[in-house]
Amino acid sequence: MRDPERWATMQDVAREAGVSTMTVSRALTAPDKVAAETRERVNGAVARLGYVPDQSAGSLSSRNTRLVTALISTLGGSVFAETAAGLMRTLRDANCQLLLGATDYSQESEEELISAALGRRPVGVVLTSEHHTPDAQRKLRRAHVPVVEIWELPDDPIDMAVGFSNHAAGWRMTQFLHELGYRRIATMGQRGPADARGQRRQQGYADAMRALGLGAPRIVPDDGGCTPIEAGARGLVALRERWPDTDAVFCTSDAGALGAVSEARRRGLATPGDIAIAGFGDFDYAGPAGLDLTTLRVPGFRMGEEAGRLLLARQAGEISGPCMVNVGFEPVRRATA
Amino acid sequence: MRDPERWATMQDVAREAGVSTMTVSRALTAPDKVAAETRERVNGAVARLGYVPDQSAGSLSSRNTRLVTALISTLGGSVFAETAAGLMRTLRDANCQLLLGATDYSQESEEELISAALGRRPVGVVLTSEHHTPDAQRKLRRAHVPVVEIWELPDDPIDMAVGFSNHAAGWRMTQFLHELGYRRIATMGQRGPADARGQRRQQGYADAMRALGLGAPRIVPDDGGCTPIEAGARGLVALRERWPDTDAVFCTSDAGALGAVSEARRRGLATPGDIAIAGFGDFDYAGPAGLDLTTLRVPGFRMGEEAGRLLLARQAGEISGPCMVNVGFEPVRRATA
DNA sequence: TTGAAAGCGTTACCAG
DNA sequence: CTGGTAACGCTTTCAA
Repeated sequence: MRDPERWATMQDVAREAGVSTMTVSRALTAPDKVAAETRERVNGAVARLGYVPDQSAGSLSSRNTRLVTALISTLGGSVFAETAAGLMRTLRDANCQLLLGATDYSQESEEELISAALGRRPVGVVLTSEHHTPDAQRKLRRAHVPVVEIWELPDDPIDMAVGFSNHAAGWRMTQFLHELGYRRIATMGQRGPADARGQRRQQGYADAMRALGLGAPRIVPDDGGCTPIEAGARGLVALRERWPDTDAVFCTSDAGALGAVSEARRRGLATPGDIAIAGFGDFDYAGPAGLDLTTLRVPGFRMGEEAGRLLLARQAGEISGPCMVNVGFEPVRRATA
Repeated sequence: MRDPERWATMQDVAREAGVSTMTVSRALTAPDKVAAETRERVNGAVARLGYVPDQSAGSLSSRNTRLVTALISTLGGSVFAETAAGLMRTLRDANCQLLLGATDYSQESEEELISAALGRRPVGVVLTSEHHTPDAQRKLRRAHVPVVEIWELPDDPIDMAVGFSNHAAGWRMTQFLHELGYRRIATMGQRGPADARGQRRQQGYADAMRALGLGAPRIVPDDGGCTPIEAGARGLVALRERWPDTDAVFCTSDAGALGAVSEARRRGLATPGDIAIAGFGDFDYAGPAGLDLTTLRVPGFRMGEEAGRLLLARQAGEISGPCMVNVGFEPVRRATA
């Protein structure tokens, strides 16, 4: 009898089943390449010993880790939760596991995490941040690891991408509000490193305003240094002071819209009526049973699924060149605009 | 020159630096055990070759994977996002990485994921679900892997636990509402597998009602089959029909409270006034700039940090026996009650 | 302070 | 269908 503190090895199973380790290995990874009777013996031994194959050894030998790394900015704010869930879904079906890291919007953190991640020799890397240090890019390219950037379609992608155009999204929402009859439209939302994409959406807004002949863009400045929800609440106040006649505001995130809607209520303003409010993302709390927020829906779960699919396809050699998937977006009209 | 498609190995670095692999290994993991000049040569070679040590090989040899597995029910609903963030924080400082798996509230899934996880020989496992199949428990115990269960203090923990008493939480909120002057208090929230802990909070509520002499508990039944937010919205309607004189309701999650508050607004009910609403969790949208929800705050981030700390401490041999950490909770009075 | 040899537990490859 | 042998890339252990 072996030391029960130690894990059973394939060697142990082989002995117990009276076969070689190769037969055990095959019985587990390619059962049909083994005689039925042998397979049974092996399975019995596996069960009796509580054997669980060591993936470190397997990976080392087969050069396949079945590991995917996802580096996200933050898990908070509901933004990437869906995406991570979609990714896990796809990976699980392929017997892969997910290594997760949070960069907290810091490029330095990202670079460190990338190094750490590459040490695991992952099958692929999923990146949500959009700006990477030159070193980070070099490391990734040098590693010849499939990379998928998500939540944006970069001009100069590292490898593959699954997302949508944030500029087009801002444009679309502005157009949508215009179609609903609003004319004095403003925008607000967090800026800075925490939401460079929000800025791109605001740029889309600004360009749409000009294209639609709606006058100068009304971009509420962001004080910074607070949560997106607070930014939304304060933004509404600032907006009413600066451009009191505004009839609709596009918040670059649902979190910001939540802050704005809440602040409007506190001030007794009707939404719409006194001011219409639209968000971005269609996070769970934005639904009809909750905030009932007019917003631009983005398929978070699908982006995760799709990113996983691309990674696996590339590993299987089914994709070779660069590859971009545009998942689009869709305005959803609800009660606030 | 080597095939540039292949990763540089420690062997390559050793050759390049004119030393043995052992010296490279030491230069990287224990720099002070190597002469300064040698170290420089090694670092130079590492940089030139873009060498990244292979952790599969390292783990296999050193029997330390620096991997921690967390199995959560779902990433959605903001519930575990903070906890996962806290866990990552602690692990990162210890040079560990996080493997994440979602069980989707299925015990079978959990069992599969546990097996998959054990194959990586993680340093520890963090579990958020509270019920495990007997097989799952057996596997974990047999693996002699440190386990931390979080978000509850189980009667019969597998190993360690970091959490709070959900029963006490329900009791506390009921008492808190009583202190605020409410007398006809009800509760509502999702039930079933998706929130067995919510049921425990409701039990705490019911026991507190009796203890405080507030009459029979008013537990709004849950239709099931919908999101927690919808459940909250529908629950409010059901509540007003069944017990119209109710003056306060304790929702077993902030998501439910969001649905209830939203539904109340739609119906023109004042909160409080017509009905006070309290939630549970203090998720981001519950803050003063957002819903401004009266709720019971639970330290999600800290639970993650603490769980990581326990795992690392046990691995370092600093903890031996069972170990429970009660992180408590705290009522937060805001605008809705 | 450095190095040689012997694994760690698995799978690839080739024979039988 | 089964088995032997040689890696995989690193760290442990022991000597020098």
